[in-house]
Amino acid sequence: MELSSVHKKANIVLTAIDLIHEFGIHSVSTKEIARRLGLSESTIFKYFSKKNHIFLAVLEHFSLYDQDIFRTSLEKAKKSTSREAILFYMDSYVSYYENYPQITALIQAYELFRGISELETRAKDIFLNRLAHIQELIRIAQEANVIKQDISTEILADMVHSIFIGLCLKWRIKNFNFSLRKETMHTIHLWLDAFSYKKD
Amino acid sequence: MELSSVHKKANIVLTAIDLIHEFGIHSVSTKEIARRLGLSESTIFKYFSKKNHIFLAVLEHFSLYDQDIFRTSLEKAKKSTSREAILFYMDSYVSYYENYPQITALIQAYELFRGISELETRAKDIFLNRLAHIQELIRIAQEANVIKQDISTEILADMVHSIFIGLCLKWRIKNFNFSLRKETMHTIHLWLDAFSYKKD
Amino acid sequence: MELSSVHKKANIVLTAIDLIHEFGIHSVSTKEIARRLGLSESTIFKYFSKKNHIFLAVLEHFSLYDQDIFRTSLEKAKKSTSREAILFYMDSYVSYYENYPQITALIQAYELFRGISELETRAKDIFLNRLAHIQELIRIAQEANVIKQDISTEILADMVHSIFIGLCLKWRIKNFNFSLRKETMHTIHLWLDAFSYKKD
Amino acid sequence: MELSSVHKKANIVLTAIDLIHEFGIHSVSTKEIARRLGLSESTIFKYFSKKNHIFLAVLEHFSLYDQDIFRTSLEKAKKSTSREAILFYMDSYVSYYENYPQITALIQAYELFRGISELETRAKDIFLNRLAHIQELIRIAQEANVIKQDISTEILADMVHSIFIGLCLKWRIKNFNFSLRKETMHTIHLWLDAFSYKKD
DNA sequence: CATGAATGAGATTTCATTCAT
DNA sequence: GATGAATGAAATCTCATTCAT
Repeated sequence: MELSSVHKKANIVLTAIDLIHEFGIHSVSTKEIARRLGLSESTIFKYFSKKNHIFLAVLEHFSLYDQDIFRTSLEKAKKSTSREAILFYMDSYVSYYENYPQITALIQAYELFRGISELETRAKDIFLNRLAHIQELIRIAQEANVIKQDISTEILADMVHSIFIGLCLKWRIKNFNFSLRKETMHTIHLWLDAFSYKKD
Repeated sequence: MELSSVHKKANIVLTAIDLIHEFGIHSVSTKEIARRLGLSESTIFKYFSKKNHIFLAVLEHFSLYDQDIFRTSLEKAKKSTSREAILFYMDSYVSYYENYPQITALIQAYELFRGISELETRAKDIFLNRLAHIQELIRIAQEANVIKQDISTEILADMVHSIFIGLCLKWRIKNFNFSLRKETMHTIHLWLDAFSYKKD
Repeated sequence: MELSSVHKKANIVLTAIDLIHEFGIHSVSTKEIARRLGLSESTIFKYFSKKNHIFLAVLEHFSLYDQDIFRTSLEKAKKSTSREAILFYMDSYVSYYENYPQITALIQAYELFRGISELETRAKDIFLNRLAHIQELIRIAQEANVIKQDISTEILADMVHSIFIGLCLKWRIKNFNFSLRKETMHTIHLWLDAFSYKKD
Repeated sequence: MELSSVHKKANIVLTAIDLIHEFGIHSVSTKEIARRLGLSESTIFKYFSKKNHIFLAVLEHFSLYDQDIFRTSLEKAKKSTSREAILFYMDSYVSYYENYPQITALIQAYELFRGISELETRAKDIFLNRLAHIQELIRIAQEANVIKQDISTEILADMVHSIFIGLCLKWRIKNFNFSLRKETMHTIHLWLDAFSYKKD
């Protein structure tokens, strides 16, 4: 059945992510995935004919909500304020990640998959897309006179994106022993304050 | 002779780094290292009895100047200003990296080596040490009334460290097609301006 | 299928024994076992995930009938005479070995596997168990006034067990050019006569 | 210098024996021997051009006193009694072994070296020689009316030789936790009593 | 007299993948 | 819709041995 097949594929993908998260990229073998799912190795290959297809699906899963989050943020930027839009964008990710810490293992996808061209390319696209999204939201905020206009949009985007990535890494390295969401949102608020026009 | 042996070990380490950089962590095999150096595989094992020892040496190499840079920065913080100290700290890394882009592959060391406990631990230590160094420099700057005191030192350190990491990643993903040094120093200047007390 | 898998494992074990027998312990490589069975090396590892597991199975095979032979001997000791029991015990082994000379290579298992702790331990257990079995049979014979009671049971057991081992070694070294069974049984008869009470 | 060279060779041989004894035949590598002696691997090869030459020397060392012991036993058989000769023969070995337990690892030489033709042959020769020596001593004792004449000399020799081997193995397996000498001599006495003519 | 440097061959083991059922 | 059986290729690592110095 279509549905169950999709379901099985999803399980394989989730297991792969768990493995990357728990034991690192080198620990992900078809054998180990099969073992975890109580399946045979050959069954895995019914769903994904190449191991790299699993990783491609992992990257799709990693970026599943990217478009949605961006679109909704854009709408927010129109309906409410562009500052809220940026905050909403960040919050979407960190709320999601807080409930699914394993997925943060993929923040480093580009380096993990380096040298495997299809995967490297896809990881790169995701990275650059997200950066572009943030840049666009900041551009709007600058246009709306919310964020300072005398600083290059690109650099501001780099800062925000870096903070996001950097805190995810720290969260992982520190074994998830603080609230990614609170820390990130607090930091972004401070950053926004520093780079916004004073409202006095 | 001592020297030549050290030299050979260094070559192996440099080759391993080049391989991680060029083709990703999974491409680093003792065979490939040997091939590149025109040696036999068994010779590699005369210098490093376990493959992971090569990676451990890679991590040492990656963090080789960490203490020096930090110490010199501290001195700067005393002799000249604490702002200069921070700038010097960042500049040391990005100048070095600009001339040795391959080494930036290791910014992600923690995730690359996840699950290989000795390596994971070492990578973690390097990450946290650097973060602590930055935090110390910022603390001094706050004490000296240079950086705003009403913001948590930790968060400011996270920002700076994240910017450093984030730009390295972007540099790699964009194929080194901009000057890491200029971009980073520019960004750090802007950041410092935003989080310093206005001098008017 | 269960059966065929068990069968395959058995074949691997038998091949390993043949190799120890023919060319010595150092000649047993997974490659050679595979070659003999017309399999690939990786297939061997589907059945035994570590090479030492093959050797463990070899030891199991070597001691497969130990309990049965001992139990049956004990019954004999009760039903018929305790002298018959001892003779039956020895005859069981030498009859079996006469038809399967290769297995005698394992009489030396302890020394062959020395230093490989799981194997060394198992080999030791088999040795001591057999010795204990013989001792028990002799004890019964002494109790039944068949074997002289003024000699330590342990020493008598050592003698019988040693004769068994010693003749196996001689048989191997002399290239199986005499009947292990006849020679051993003859010797044991003489030994029993010498250490039994004279019936006159 | 000749002397020192002989001395070094001896050390290599002794180290090889210690290794067989402690960690088993598979643990004997030129590397490990060199390590133990604080030499380089290449130096080992100055003294023994092939590794198997070391093992050959080991076998020579193992059988070093065989001729002497046999010759002296023969003389004893002439001067004193043939019973004393047999006891002297056994005692020579077990006294030596008691002070040098490591050497007993080679009792199994034939199986350890099986498949390495020069070594296998040499081990076999030693085994058969010793057996022949014992047989000769027993033959003399039978001729002298000390040991029963109605039993095949060969079988009696097998018994004695087996007891010797069997107790060495037991001694090893039981971790040298009894006196090989006392146990063996006691057993041989009992055996002699059983197979000698009653002196009444 | 000893050693450092190097290596080819081979051992064990893992892995992704195929195929017949 | 799933699995058991099998495998070639490659990875890490060990070993005996050579050679120049």
